[in-house]
Amino acid sequence: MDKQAAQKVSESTLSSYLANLRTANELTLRQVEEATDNEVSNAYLSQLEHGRIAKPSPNILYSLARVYGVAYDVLMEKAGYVVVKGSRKDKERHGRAVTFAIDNLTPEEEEALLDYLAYIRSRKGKRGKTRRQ
Amino acid sequence: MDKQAAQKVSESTLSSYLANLRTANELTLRQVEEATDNEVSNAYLSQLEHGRIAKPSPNILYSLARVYGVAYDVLMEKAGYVVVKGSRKDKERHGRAVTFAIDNLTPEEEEALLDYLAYIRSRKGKRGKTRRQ
DNA sequence: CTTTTTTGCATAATATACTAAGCATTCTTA
DNA sequence: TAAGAATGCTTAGTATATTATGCAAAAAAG
Repeated sequence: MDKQAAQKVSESTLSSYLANLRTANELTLRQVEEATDNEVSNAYLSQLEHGRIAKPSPNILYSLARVYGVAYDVLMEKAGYVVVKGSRKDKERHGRAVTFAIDNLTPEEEEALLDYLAYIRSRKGKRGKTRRQ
Repeated sequence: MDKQAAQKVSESTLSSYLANLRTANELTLRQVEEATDNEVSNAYLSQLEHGRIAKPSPNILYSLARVYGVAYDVLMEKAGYVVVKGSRKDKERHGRAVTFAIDNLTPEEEEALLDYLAYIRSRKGKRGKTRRQ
């Protein structure tokens, strides 16, 4: 059945996966277009399902992932994009640029940076950057 | 000046962020091109740093993130892509102790420091010391 | 059966990412 | 000082994503 087809997710292409998702949910191209708030037109979705688009924008994939209720990462991966995983290896690398630059610091630069960092942190509390979603 | 460095760097654009990362590490456009294994040409990187490319491919961002040692999702977010929000608020630290307490940097702090470091070094004028790896 | 609507899909048109080629200026170095 | 390389940058050209328009077949309604 469709379920069976949708089960072999890891081996399917993006196009067949998207096509299976839509038919499994018994949605028309225009229903999906509507559900994505017109972010994915029916014409474009048709091209996606026929493999005529190699690398759709991540934001497109995100809209479809929401509509179909699947993981954004999975679509990203199928589209050929590198995906952030829970891998510690990647996260360990965070901050490497800073330490890298710091390795080449002169004493004056080091002092200036430390001062500036202290200055920044002393100002914390008034920043209320809102995160969308 | 101080004001320039202390401006709202947390809202810096992708372009300025990339430019700061490269200059802070004292890399040339062509060195980055090489480091990315020619996945990001020097000409393209120049356009990126000048804000002439709105949404570079995630894979491009991934290459740059690896070279600069910053988080992939931060670049993705700055490029306007939806990002899977993991637990990336209070930062993980890079195990080894650095010369001074620069652990636990938030992405905003990291940006601010890089920005400030770039400013410091731009004032210092050019010294023959070119960094190699 | 005829008309109307829906559905999937194709294609032309446009926007934008990305590449190829090269130029002007600034270092190197002899 | 002069030749040569390196650096940042620009721009024309190409590839590809995305939109706009519409059409043929199927289905639904009358």
